[in-house]
Amino acid sequence: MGRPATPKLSVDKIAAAALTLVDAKGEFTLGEVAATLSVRPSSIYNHLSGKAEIIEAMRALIFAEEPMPAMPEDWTDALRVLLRRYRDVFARHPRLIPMLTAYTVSSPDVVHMYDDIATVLHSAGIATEQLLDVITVLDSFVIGSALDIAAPDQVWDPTHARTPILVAAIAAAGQGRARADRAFELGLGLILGALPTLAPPVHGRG
Amino acid sequence: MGRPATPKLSVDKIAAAALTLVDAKGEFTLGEVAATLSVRPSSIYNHLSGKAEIIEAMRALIFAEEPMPAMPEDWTDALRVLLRRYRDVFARHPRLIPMLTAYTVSSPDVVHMYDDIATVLHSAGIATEQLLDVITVLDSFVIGSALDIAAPDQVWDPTHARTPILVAAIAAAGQGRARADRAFELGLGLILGALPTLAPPVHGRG
DNA sequence: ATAGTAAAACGAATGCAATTCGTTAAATTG
DNA sequence: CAATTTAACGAATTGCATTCGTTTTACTAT
Repeated sequence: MGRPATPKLSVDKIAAAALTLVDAKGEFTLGEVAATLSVRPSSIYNHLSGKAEIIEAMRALIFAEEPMPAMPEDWTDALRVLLRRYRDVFARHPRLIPMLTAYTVSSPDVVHMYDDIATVLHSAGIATEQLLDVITVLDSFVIGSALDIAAPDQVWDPTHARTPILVAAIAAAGQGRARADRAFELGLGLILGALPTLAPPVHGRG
Repeated sequence: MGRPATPKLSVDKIAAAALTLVDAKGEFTLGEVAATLSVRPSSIYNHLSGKAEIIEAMRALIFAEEPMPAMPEDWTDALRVLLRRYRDVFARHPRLIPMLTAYTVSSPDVVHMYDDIATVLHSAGIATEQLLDVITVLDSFVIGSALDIAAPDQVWDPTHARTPILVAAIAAAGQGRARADRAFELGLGLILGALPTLAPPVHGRG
């Protein structure tokens, strides 16, 4: 008993154990996390203040896991890369997404992503007064698209559809992840394609 | 005791009581709902199978509460009206939004909204193969924007920002609901403005 | 009417899960 | 080497959703 030579727990270990459970079952309890790490539930409280902080630790973990890609020159391409990575972070752990949106806390990782997006938008000439609104639009679309991954099948159940148009559309669209990916890329293209209308024209062109 | 002359409970009464609690406190327990209705918690189970179904009943309730506006002729204007109403449904109960995204169940009301959107998109000439993808894009943006309403203040805390660009942008943007509304309208305009590129050109124009 | 069934309340009991607290022993620090 | 901090344990607590049996009453069909 007593303090062990090397700590059995750490914030990262706790988050990783919880994440494994969430990926497998869609939920987790402190008891399960503790059992995974061969520890008693109360020991967790020596490292974190409760379940909510475990979820925040998972948020930080999945962002740290995802590598940052190289930035293209063109600013819309750069945004495309940033936003794809943003969504990929969630997409690797679909069952975690609803938990992250339940507690709406901002982790530093998310703010850092906003930093990058802000830099790109500013260099493209987007006005400061509009910058945060544009970031919000992009963020909202990414978060919503992430939730779409988490709930692919029941939502698109044609049972309750009233119009044959929607039934046909559901039949034509695929299922699961491929469908969600396709929709995300479509929306990404639409939004990024429209963004230049907010930026002042580049010199030398009308 | 025993069965009362007129039932003290109904699905709607339960949902309304829970919604009042959520609006006020951001959460609810069966005990609180029961107390509100002068009933014991176990009585609720004669009408609903548990807490998850109460949340689904709340989803149905807030959709029923929101009136359906008149549809403009122009199809992008019609979409604008539909999507604004969709978001307004959530916006009236910000603290409920995270609960609705935690359980990703499709209520008939949501599917009916998809029906309306599908009809508009189809009449605009959007191909059947792309119809559901477009609906998903719109849906994702609305859901994400709704979540943005639910978490207005902490997320936009400039403390963790690294670039002065983002700090300035946060300062320039307002706070709270007005900021969220403005961002939503911006995104709505961007997406709806880009949608005609997916539709075949109208006869008589290039 | 009346018998039978279903509905809708209650109250007690269960069980799970998060959290708190006191204890212990070892590691770290001065 | 003493004092403090760390990090484990285990027991206790609390709150909550959910289940089940009971009771009384309303509905339904003969």
